[in-house]
Amino acid sequence: MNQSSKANENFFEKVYSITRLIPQGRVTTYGAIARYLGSARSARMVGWALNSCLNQTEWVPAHRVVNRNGRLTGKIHFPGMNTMRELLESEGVEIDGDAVVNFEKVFWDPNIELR
DNA sequence: CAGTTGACACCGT
DNA sequence: AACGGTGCCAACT
Repeated sequence: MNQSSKANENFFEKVYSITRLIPQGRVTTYGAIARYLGSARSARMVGWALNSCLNQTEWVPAHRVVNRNGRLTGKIHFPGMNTMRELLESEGVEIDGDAVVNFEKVFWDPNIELR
């Protein structure tokens, strides 16, 4: 584990940095982050990073990251099933069921915003 | 060390 | 429209 701690720190660090840069009330997608990292199709890695983010001491707004449909696929990983929704609504993001309302409007693309 | 898994995305059928 | 297979790359077992 320590062998690759250096490498994963680098990759994870990027994902965490971007995720933490997401403004309140906005959301982004795994694909967008993956693309910003240089690998458009490695959205899985972003998911993995966020999965490990629960292991991080610092808070990462993982609830602001959704899949390309704007659907809260990762909500199941939160302590409560409504935790992710509550957090987003608390930030001003409207949620319909398990999907973000006006997803395109609240979508925050790092490739554009951080360009 | 090799195989399997994974909070996704995209294409083909 | 729904389903399955493939790509991607790192972590986990």
